[in-house]
Amino acid sequence: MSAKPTHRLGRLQLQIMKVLWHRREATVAQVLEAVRAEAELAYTTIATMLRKMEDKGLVEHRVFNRSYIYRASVTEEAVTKSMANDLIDRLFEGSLSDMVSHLLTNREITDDELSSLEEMIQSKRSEK
Amino acid sequence: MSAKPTHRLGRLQLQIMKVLWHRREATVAQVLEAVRAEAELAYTTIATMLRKMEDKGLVEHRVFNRSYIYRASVTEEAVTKSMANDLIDRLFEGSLSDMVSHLLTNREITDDELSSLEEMIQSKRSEK
DNA sequence: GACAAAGTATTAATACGGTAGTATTACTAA
DNA sequence: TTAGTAATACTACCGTATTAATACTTTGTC
Repeated sequence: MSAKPTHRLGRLQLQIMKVLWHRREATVAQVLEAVRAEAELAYTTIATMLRKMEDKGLVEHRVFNRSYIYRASVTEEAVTKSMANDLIDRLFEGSLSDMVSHLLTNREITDDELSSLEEMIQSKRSEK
Repeated sequence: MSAKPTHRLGRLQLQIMKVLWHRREATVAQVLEAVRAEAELAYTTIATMLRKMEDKGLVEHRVFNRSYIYRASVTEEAVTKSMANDLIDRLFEGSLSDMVSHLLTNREITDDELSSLEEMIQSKRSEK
C-alpha cells in the first residue's frame, strides 16, 4: 500500500513548503512576505503556485474571512526523504556511503560537523 | 575562474551521461541499448536528447562511418558534485550534517556502511 | 544510376515549474 | 449605493525535459 509519491518539487515550491511547515498555516500574503526575503515575486505568482500545489496534494486550504489559509498536507520528513532518496538512487545507485563519501570530499566541513557526524554514527551503531 | 555551471540534469539525461562515462564513447544505438535496460525508448528519443545535450555542452561528438560517436564533455565528478550540492543547499540550507543525519535516520544502513562511514570521517579528520 | 538501409535533422506534442496579467467576486467605507 | 480594495480564478507564456514521428541525407549495393 501507499506507493511512494516521489515528490519532485522545484525551488519555489520547496520554499513555499518550508514557510508552511514552519508556521503551520499561512495566507498567500504571508507566504509572499516570507518568500520575498529571497526573491521579489508577484502576489499572483504565489497564489497560482499554491493552487497548483493543491492540485498535486501538497497543500490544502480552508477559508477564513474571505481569504484562503493554506497548510501543508505532506510532512517535511516525507518530502525531504523522498527528494534525498531520489537523488541517492539516481546519482549513487542507492549507496548511502558513496553519497556521503562524495559529500565529504567535495564540501568544506568543519571540525564541529565532523564530530557531530561521529556522534550520529555512534548512536546509530548502538541502536543495533 | 570557472563559475559553477549548475548542471541540472533530468533522469534520462543522467542515465545517458552514465553510459558515456562508463564506456567513454558510444553511438546513439549503443546508448539506446544500454538505456533499454531500464526503459523502452525510441531511437530518435536518444538521438534528440543527445543533440540537446550537446547544445548544452554536456556531450560532444565526432563522426565515424557516417555515424556520430558521442562522449561526455563534463566529468562525472562535476555533475555529481553540482547536483548533490544543489540538493543540500535546497533541502538543508547547506548543512552537510543535517543531510547525513537525515539519511541515517531514514535509510536502512548496514554495519559495513557504518564502518565505511567511520573510516571516511577518521581520514578526513587526520587530513586537518 | 536507383534503391534500400542507416543515420541524422526537423518538428511537434506533452508535462511541469515558474511567472504574472487580467477578470471576477465580494467585502468595506463614504 | 457606489467606488475602492483585497482576494481568488482564469489564462497565458516561457523554459526545459521527455518522447517520438516524419523528413532528409548519405552511401553501399545491384
